[in-house]
Amino acid sequence: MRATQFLIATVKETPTDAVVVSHQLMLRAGMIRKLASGLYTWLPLGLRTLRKVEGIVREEMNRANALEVLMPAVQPAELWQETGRWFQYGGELLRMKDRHGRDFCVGPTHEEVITDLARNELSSYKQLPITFYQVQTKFRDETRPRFGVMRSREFIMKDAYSFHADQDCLDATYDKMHTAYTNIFNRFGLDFRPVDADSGSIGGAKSHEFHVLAESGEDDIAFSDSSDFAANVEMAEALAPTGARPAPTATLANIDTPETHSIEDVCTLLNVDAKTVIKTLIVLGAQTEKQIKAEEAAPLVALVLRGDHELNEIKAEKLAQVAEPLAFASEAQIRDIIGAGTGSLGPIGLADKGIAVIVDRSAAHCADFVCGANQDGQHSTGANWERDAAISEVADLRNVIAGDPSPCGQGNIDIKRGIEVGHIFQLGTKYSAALKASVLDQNGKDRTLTMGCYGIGISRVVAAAIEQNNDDNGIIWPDAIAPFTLGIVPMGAHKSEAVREKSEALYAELTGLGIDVFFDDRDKKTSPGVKFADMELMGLPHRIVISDRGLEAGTIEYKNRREADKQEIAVGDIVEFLNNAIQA
RNA sequence: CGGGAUAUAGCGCAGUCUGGUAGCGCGCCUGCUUUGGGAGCAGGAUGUCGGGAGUUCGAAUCUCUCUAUCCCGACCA
Repeated sequence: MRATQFLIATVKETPTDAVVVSHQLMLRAGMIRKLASGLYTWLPLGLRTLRKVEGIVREEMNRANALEVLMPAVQPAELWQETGRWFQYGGELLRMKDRHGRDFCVGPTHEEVITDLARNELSSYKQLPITFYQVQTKFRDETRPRFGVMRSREFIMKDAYSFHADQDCLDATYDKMHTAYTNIFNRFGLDFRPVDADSGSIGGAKSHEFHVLAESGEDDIAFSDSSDFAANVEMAEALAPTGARPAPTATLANIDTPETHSIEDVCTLLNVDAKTVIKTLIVLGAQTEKQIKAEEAAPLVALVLRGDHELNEIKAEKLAQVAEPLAFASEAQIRDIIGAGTGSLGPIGLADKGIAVIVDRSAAHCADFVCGANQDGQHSTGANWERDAAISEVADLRNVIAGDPSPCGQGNIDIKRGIEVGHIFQLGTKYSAALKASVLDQNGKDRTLTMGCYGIGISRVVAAAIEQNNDDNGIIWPDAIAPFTLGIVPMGAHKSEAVREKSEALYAELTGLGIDVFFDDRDKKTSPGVKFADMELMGLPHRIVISDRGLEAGTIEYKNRREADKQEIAVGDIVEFLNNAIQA
């Protein structure tokens, strides 16, 4: 591509409404422009990278025997009503009516449509397993779109769906997709991790998220420092401390702690470590059907954690005694039953009031601890389990923190931020059962299809790649997804026939070799400094400079975007040199 | 949806308090010069001051209202 035939839309100043570096650089490099909140136009430069990301995804999906389809972005309400999601999906589902008054939505995902396709087209177990995928525009009406294309309302996603006669078959395809995803993110040249994830309300089935590691990520990922273990923090198990709980040595005493309502206040006032303080959270308990019918208030449940630990709401919600979704008891309810406010709660005596006391594994290991005294303005010191406070159950309730032993049994936990760019999970029969998608098995019997689903946020990958690869001068693309892999800058082309000829010849030759070359043929009014700055901002990974000075010495200058130093390459070797340097 | 802020040229901003008919830098156009790191000189174009209503002789500026956008939080198959 010649610069004079391209849209170079670089800008010097950082637009004020961009706060993360990928958003700033995508705007500054001229990759995207905002049309409205959460809606972006992809300019020629940005689209080139987007297409490269898509291309790699397509190649690997095809290699994994997935079949490409293209489903409509607009979907009829009837399908969503059949699965019940028309009513469950909140404001994120953009709904509309056509001219006949029929309800439609803009697809945020395509389980309904693909399952409808499957129930119509698949009739025999002999057709299974089969996987379909598409690269398509999705719309989710996010309450707060942000960070440019990282969390936009309209975005491009590769979504794939597999269909099986049984769980074993799904497991095999799931593993195949896991491998395909690993290949895809490796080919992108990004630092990523597959992590164990919460499979959500579907329950029981396997789920992995693929995260690109970057400080600006919105998820916390827990890693082992000495094995491959990686899990979303919401999923990572916090192991019980080893050894027996220390025996009590202190006597229980109540002390006045006026105006102390947080763990931090208590630690400051009593000059103790948060590890020796116990915090008590009161949530609503699960109700039996009988209780619901009798319209009885939900029982209260106490969740007890060490002062330096945080409640993991997903873990808590999974406990049988706890209401789902997790709901904290109101101050009034707590005061009514326990007789103290939230700043002074403790586990002592709660069991006698009929409140189940569920204690985190680490908190259960504490002895001689400090806790609220269940009287306003008072805390207890020297408290001990069993002797002073009953435990109903010990459970894993907390988020893991850095330094915890890894649940895999090897090494310790380290926590990093990640950007979720892929998610694979097993759907089971959730949609196929609702939409009655089945095939006949070997015995001629109807068998509901078992499904898997696999997504990659194509547009988000572009932003995530920039988050991970940039410097003060701009973007630094990995070769495989660079909009152009090589830039050519001719020096003084207007007055040097030799520079002009060599630049043109190399541009033609390198392009002919299949390299994506950006030839900056802008005239003398565009100074070399401007050309260098634009190429660096746009992130081209390789650059050569052709000058009279070099040609006279028989060399062409090469610079890698990631390296500080330039190299002089003999004119005769430059093509071979570049062929070796470029990793595409 | 709750809280906070902003809206003036393509971009970044000043002007608003104290009302007098709009300015700076970058970018853009023309000419000359310059040419290895975002050039210099000279000339030029560009605004419903987010929309509407009001106060006033007069509104970017004061009042009311609507809208859009951003930030924090809640939410996120």
